[in-house]
Amino acid sequence: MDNFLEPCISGDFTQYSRTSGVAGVRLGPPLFPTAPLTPLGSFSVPGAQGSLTLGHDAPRHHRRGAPAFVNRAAGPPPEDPRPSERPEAGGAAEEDDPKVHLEARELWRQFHKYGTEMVITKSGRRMFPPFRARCTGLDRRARYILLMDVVAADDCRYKFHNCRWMVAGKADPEMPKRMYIHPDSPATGEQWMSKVVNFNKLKLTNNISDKHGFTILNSMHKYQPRFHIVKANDILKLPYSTFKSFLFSETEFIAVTAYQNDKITQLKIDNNPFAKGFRDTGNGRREKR
Amino acid sequence: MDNFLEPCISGDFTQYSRTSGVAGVRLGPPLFPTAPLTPLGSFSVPGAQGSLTLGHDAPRHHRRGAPAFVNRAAGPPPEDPRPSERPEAGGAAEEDDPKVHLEARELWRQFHKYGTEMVITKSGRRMFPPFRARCTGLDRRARYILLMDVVAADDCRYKFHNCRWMVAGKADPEMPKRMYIHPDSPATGEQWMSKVVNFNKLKLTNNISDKHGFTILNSMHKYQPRFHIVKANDILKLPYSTFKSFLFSETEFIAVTAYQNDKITQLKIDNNPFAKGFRDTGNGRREKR
DNA sequence: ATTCTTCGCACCTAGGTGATAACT
DNA sequence: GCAGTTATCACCTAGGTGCGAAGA
Repeated sequence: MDNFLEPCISGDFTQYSRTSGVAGVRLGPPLFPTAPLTPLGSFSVPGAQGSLTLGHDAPRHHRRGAPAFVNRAAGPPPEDPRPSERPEAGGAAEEDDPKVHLEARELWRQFHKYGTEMVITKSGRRMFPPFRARCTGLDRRARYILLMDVVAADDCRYKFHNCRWMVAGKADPEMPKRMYIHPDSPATGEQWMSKVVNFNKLKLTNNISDKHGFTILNSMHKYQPRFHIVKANDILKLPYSTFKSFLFSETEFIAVTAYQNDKITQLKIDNNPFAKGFRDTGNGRREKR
Repeated sequence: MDNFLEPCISGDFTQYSRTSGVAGVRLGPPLFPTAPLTPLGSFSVPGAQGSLTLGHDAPRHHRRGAPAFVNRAAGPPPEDPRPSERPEAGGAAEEDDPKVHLEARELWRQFHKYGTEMVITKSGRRMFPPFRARCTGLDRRARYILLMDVVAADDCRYKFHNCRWMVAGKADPEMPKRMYIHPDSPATGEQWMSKVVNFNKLKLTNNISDKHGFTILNSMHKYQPRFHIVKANDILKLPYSTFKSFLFSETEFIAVTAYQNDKITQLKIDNNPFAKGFRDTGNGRREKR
């Protein structure tokens, strides 16, 4: 594998996988002029997760009446893995060929058909539909960091004219890109695979001075969300680690400050629980307007 | 320092500090028969945080247009530390003598005066007042894990009789103790010191089968919250690390399933924003009752 | 005039309160 | 009856929606 992106279509999604290149060198464009996959280059540190795993599975289980650390996982703690003894180093290798399944794919497609729009505001706005994914093929014992970012899909500026999106010139300069690290990171493959990974708290903004860590986008530009799986037990190791990246073309969208296409507005109202007040049906006030 | 607790009164609070003992050995009671300070014994790993700190302060700062990882801190990212160059190993040692200041101490004292009660429910209940603390004296560059637990304050069962709390026998057996790890853990000393550390999401329950990781308590028993600072960059290192523990006697409380003392009820209503509906003053419905 | 952005708003979801009555 | 627990409720906080008028 060289230092550049290797796109490979894998049925469900487009996957890019590579090891970081040399620090500061711009890597080949994943989509367009924008950010490389990993923030800093350098050598990767593969399989660094083993040395930190305690031999006793201690922190998650009661042992001799000692306290347990249990609040890291939102749901019920994983079952006790002790019955199946840990293989020694050199034993059977654990699986590590991640696959990702996009949740609510059909809903994403309904939006995509009309051209998905996402509102961006100064105070930050969530995406709808929310980006949710189901992972398989992770090493159950290894620890992973899962992240998302949003990159330019092309170098155009758009306008909505005569009920159509049209190219309206060259893109404005891109904002510094930010990685949204899933708040459960780092966690074991077992933990990630046990539930849907939800990125709904990621927020989009057009405020170039944003101090919350939100993703800063240009209005009337087209974007592509990306999902990354990194085998690493510590955030600090991220820049030196291998990213496995997954792109779903149906999650592409145009950032707007106000919806342009009425069909998109209606899909949002019909499907986002927080917009229930605008529905025609039911108890909403919509009928009176 | 030996393996047992060394209580030392430090003006504001009672501090215990020790290194873990041998695995499985019950340590001297911090308050009563209950849990030792650290879950698993063994050798400690002091100062392990240095080797993981990247030389470039990379993950938090934009370098040559690379993306930054910024969503780990809720507030604004810390200022760029680059101007003050990092001292080489062997240079001036950073401060590491943590002090803790309990927030809303006066409110805690008002409750304590009447005998603080905390409701416990099957579905989990927060504490009020919330446990919040301000830390100083941390090594700004080192990484820490901050935690809380709640331990028995004595071995008595209580009853509320004639408007007084009275001992009503020997304590029931204690539930397995759980450590509540602050969700921002691990984070740098700089990050912890930059804001009040809020443990308001810790929940108390009387459900011995609880699967959420809440703190399980016995009703009509007296408890003491404890706050712990651990210099460690990874949750997995917790069992082998040194705990510095801080106890504030005014945060002691009795767990109840329904309030016993009307004075406590009124203090809760007057001060907890979520109970505003029960206040006599203002827009509340209380006047009509 | 046109296009795009901002702000306050009514209307929701989600969930934290003590009161109350029923239950054990 | 008594003492303690549970479930349900009205009433809040906190914050995510698109709307529509006003602003740039």
